[in-house]
Amino acid sequence: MQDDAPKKPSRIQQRNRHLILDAALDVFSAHGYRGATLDQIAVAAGLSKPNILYYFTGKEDIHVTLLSQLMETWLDPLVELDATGDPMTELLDYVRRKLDMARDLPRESRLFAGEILQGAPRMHPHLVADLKPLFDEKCAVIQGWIDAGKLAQVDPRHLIFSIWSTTQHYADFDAQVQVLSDEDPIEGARRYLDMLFRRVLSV
Amino acid sequence: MQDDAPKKPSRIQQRNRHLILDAALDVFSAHGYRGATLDQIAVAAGLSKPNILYYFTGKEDIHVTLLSQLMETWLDPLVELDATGDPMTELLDYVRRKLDMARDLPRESRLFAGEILQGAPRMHPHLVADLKPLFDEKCAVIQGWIDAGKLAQVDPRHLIFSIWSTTQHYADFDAQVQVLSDEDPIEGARRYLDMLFRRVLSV
DNA sequence: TGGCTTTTTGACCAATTGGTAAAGCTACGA
DNA sequence: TCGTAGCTTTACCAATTGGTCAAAAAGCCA
Repeated sequence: MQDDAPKKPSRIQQRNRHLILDAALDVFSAHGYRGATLDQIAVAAGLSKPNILYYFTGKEDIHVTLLSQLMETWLDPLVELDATGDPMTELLDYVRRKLDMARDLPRESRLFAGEILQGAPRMHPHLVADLKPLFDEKCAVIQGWIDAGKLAQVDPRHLIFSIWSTTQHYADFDAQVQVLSDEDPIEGARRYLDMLFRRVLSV
Repeated sequence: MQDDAPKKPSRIQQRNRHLILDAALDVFSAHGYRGATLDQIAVAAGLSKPNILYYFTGKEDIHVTLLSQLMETWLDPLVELDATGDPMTELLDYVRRKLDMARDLPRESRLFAGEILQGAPRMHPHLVADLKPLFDEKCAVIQGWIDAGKLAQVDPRHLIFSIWSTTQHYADFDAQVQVLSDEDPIEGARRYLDMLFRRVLSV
């Protein structure tokens, strides 16, 4: 009956799907969904356009796949926020991890930013289903720390917003940061943000 | 000889150019440069496509005009930062003005963000010519305040980056903020950011 | 090697899109 | 009111783009 057995993907399938997704990440993050073309992705992947469409049902399929995969990576640092750890250490480590991601995964950051910027047309369900519960959970953890007198009284939601915005800024607005910075911005950012959130969170 | 006299625009010209730019702001900020079409802009403006092209030489012309106009509005709050004023008051007022802009001019914020996100292909010259000098000047002002012992020791550049990112976040990432917020986010943001930068800047 | 499946390609298509040309309409001063 | 400059529209391109299809090529295994 149910013979829709997944039939594990061949080595070629794995390789080519990966090639395509990596190329698509380049192109989508650089030009946005509408600005990216299948031809660009095909060239970047070193495959022909019809071949791309052999592995994905269409442009949107590639984009959605990319966003789904990204979601996991993206939320990971927040998942690691440990309710049983030392509050200040946990939060400052979270800031550091997010800044590391902005430095190491700028394409992913910009892909995400572009999607949200345009109203999250393809990611909205993911936000509600995955991000919201995690966000609420971690807000409760932070609120617990505050109630226990271990952190200054801040609104956990806006605290997290400010962590996201200040760190992702260095990836998403890189073109601007580059114009305005002399030296390596990330190193300065690490020191500055560490100081900033230490001051904000100290009781 | 030089009869390239500007020949002041007629009432119709003024009205239609304004209609077009307003419609284009809607469309460009919602879909990005490549995602926006002249047809969309024409419909939004209530004019025919060829008529749009009577007032602007092309799609890019509209976009560039929009960005140029935006630049002035965008830098205005920073221009108002007064070196002779009280440092803490001046900076907290700057934060408030930026947050007001995120609330009142979200389309402009997103247009700007989209352009930077894609590497500022059309705005890079403006950034170097207009933003950079102003940025450097105001950084020097802030550094002066710090040297005078009136503010905490912070890197002025990263301070400004953090003001930009935290405030613009509420416009650019509105789709995400909406999913994660119960009440009006801006009011909470005002209180939070006021507290945040007060703590960061206090000696 | 031979035969079957998986992968790849070249040729092609319909829709969209930025843009043009020229005719037609409208407002407004003489 | 009439002519002309300014404005608008209809009809039309050429290029791009997402996507299809059937045939060819390449793997793979007995």
